[in-house]
Amino acid sequence: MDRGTGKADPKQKTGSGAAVDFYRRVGVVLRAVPEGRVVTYGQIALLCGRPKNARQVGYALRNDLSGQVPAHRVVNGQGFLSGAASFDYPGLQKQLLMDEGVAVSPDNRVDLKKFGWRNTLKDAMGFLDEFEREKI
DNA sequence: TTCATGACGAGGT
DNA sequence: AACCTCGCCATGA
Repeated sequence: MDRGTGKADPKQKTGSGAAVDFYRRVGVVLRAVPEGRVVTYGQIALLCGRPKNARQVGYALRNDLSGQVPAHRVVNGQGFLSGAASFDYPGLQKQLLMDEGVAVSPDNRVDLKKFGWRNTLKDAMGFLDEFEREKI
C-alpha cells in the first residue's frame, strides 16, 4: 500500500496510504457516534489527529470505503446537513436522522446544542488506543 | 506539475 | 443571525 515512500500508489484507487489511514480513522470515530446524536466534520478531523482536515472528512464519507459508517450523523459546524446531496436520494439523510429522533428544521439544520455529540478527552484517548490496535 | 475545486471552519461585518 | 472572506489541503484534470 506504499507506506514507505509516502507517494501515491497508482493502483490504489483511493490515493496514498496516508489518506487511506485517515479514512479508516474517520470510520473508527464515526462508528462511536451514538444514535440520536450528530457530529461535525471538524470534530471528526480533530479526533483523527488532523484538526485542519475537516474538508477531507467529506472525501472520506463520499468514498465511504466500508459503507458501514453512519454518515448521516455528520453535519457542518453550524448544524446544516451539508452533505445531504450525496446520499442516495434527496431527503434521505434528513429522514435517517428524524427516524432516530433528531429534529431537523425545514432548512435542513440540526440544533447542535441539543443533538451534538459531546465527546470527552477519555473518548479521544480511547480512539488513540483503537488506532494503535488497528495500526493506523 | 500546476490549477481549480470543495460533505469545512474561524473570524469579521 | 445572516453573510462574506480567507485559510486550509487532498483530489483530479
